[in-house]
Amino acid sequence: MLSERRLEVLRAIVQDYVGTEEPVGSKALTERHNLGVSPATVRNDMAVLEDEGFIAQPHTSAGRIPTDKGYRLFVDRLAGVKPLSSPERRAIQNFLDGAVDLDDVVGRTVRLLAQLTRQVAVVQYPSLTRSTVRHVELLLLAPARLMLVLITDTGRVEQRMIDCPAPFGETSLADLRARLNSRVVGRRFADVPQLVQDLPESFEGEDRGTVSTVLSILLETLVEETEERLMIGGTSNLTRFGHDFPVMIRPVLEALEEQVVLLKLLGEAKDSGMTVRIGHENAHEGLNSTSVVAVGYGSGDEAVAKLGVVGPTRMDYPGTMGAVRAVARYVGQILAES
Amino acid sequence: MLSERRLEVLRAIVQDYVGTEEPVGSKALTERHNLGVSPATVRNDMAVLEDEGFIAQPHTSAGRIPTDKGYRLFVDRLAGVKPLSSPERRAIQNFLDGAVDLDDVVGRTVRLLAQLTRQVAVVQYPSLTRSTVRHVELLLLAPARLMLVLITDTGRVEQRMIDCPAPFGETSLADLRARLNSRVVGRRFADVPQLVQDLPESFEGEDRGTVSTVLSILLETLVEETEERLMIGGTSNLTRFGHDFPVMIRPVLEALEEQVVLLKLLGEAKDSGMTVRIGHENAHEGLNSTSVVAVGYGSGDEAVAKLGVVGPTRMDYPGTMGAVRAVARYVGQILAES
DNA sequence: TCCTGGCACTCTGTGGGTTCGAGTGCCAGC
DNA sequence: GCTGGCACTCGAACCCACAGAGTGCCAGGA
Repeated sequence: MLSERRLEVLRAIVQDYVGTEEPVGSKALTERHNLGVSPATVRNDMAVLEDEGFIAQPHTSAGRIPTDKGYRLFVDRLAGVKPLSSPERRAIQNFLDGAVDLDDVVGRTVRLLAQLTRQVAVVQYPSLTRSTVRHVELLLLAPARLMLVLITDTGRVEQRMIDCPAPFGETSLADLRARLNSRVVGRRFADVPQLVQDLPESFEGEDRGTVSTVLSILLETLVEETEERLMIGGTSNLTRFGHDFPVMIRPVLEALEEQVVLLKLLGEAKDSGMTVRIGHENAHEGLNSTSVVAVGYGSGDEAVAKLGVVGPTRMDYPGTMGAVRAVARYVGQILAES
Repeated sequence: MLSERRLEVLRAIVQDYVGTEEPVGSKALTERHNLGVSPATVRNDMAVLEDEGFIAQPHTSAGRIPTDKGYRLFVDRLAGVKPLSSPERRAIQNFLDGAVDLDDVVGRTVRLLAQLTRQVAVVQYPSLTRSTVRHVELLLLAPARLMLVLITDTGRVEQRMIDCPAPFGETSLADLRARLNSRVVGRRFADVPQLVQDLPESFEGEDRGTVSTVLSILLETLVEETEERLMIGGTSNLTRFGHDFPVMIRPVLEALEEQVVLLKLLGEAKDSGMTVRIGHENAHEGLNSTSVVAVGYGSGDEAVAKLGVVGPTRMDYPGTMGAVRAVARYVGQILAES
């Protein structure tokens, strides 16, 4: 077990290293933090912390830097979540309030988060399957060509083209539209499949095939992984990565471009509460020197999607966590209002 | 006027520099290209080219590199557009054909273009004002709350929330929806304002105010600059920028994050034909060491939007132009089909 | 048992000096 | 107008010495 003071030393190391980006030595530590002990004592503590794997030396006779394990301990036991100042809160609210539609909300959120944390921001669109149906629209574009439009309570809109096996009349269409909506409006998208299962049966002849086609397309859009969308921003903050950033930045940019990787990344985050993944805790190799701070957000209690930031493991965790949590909260509010 | 051989020397310099990323000297030039003259002669030609401002020396006693003016000449007079190989063409088509909706088309296009050119790709969504109306939908979400959904012939869908001044009945709504659609479907969005101008007059009492509100929101969504959307990708290709890339990359990333900057960038491109802006020809300072290759695309003859790539001035212009043109052509086809 | 001051040691980063080589400009000759 | 030759320039690479920061360890003291 680590003594209280050793934890204090670790905290000091993390704080200094995050601030200066340079390995921190025993002397500098005692000067900047009043630990009440001499550099020699701190050196001994550091030796122990290094043995335990919380800190490391880039090379002999250099200062120490925290390891992933050290940051882990810092986040779990030493750091709180730093709440935002009230001007910051007001700024967030004002900025988000100006959004005209969901794309705008997500876009503004990304920019906001990137700016607040000075890191790369990732915001997932509200998941379809976790939202409820506000409306399903069907439009006849040509005799055998339909457009399906899904609208969720969070303002998300998805559309799909449908080629029908046979021409479909305006009356049948109105009929289908009405039945479909009466069954699903206000229900959760996740429940839609079973709610519409038997719909084709109530149609006659060729129409039945068309209805089946429509429903199968509808169900396709709800398939996990396909239905997820996200937006990222603030990639220029990667240039703040550090001195050795040319090496680091490429794999990170590459990872960020792969929607799949990002979705998995956010998917690994807990549904409720904040998730912090540090360095090698991230499965993706390119992100081994980054940390991910993610949290779910939603209009109600339940999370409809996640958002977060990606930055160097050497980041200001309390501040980042504070910003992420605050933004998630406000986005939730905005969604609830719309 | 520059002699034929001097142009040939310039072409050789551009080609070699693009390939090697290193200043090219007179000896290396004569070795790799059979110009039929000695290094000394080439040196004289180079001196002339330098006097004219087409090439420059990073420092005395180094090789030459092309200036922006040199690239300009190269693009205008020395380089053709390199057509893609037919396997490449087939790959493009296959890849784009799999798209399920417009977002998907744009997303795939960005990825494709980034991959083909190994540069940053920028694709604008089809402009609303240059598209025609496929359908306008109005949904009653609450007694005094509407959702407006616009659908274009290119598959773009925009939605807006509308808070009505007074409750609006389902019958009035159906009426408005029908009248609105009968007037605008099949017409160009740009013409919509005058087509709906007098609509409020045909409604009575409180409904008239609501209809006005709806129309004003509708017109708002058509305002230039607001209605433009775009997607970018391939930013990790920036890491291929060169040795001094840490300095170059930040302003570029920053510029790429500003939608406004990008829209202006694409806006400056000619509507038809390919536009190449080299280095300082770009108004935005951060892009002074990049070139932009852009072209309009559309389902018919007319461009509904633009797409292009951003890369170092030292890029393979013929290849890039070939890829950009080919992709634009295929995207146009895809849009025409949908 | 734990802390402290002292000391020898080990690295890295930096600055100066040298060399090497690619590349140039210029000139005389063909 | 082209060419070979020649002197010159300047950056990159290398080496080396040195200062400085930091460490580990030890013996002495609370």
